[in-house]
Amino acid sequence: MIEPSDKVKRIWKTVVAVPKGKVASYGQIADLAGLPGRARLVGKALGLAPKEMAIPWYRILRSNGQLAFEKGSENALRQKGFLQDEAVVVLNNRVKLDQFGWQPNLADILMKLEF
DNA sequence: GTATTGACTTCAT
DNA sequence: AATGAAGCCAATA
Repeated sequence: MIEPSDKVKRIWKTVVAVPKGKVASYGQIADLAGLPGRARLVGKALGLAPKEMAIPWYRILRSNGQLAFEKGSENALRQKGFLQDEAVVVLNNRVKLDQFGWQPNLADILMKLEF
């Protein structure tokens, strides 16, 4: 049976755990997913994620707060729209991590990731 | 088996 | 701030 690797599934689960109105970086997701150093794999996993799965891929961005896509690209605009729907301010293809960066606490992790 | 790629990150210019 | 190189490691070719 062909299915995504466990790592990819872990990534998805972690991404889903990102609260609405917040954003996280690829490296952060990888770290929380138990895959430190696999930031790039996170991006790949999100690309593989089917639309049917409610995966908020748009809440994931680069470590510096910039969208992972080039400004003006279709995906970047789409991501921007989704984020704005969640009250996240996106300016010049960037989000202020100081304001919207997700800082997971122990409770969040225990509740949504571990178990 | 090796080589290249990638929705990344960090350090150095 | 912008650009480049090196590091990183699973997935692809």
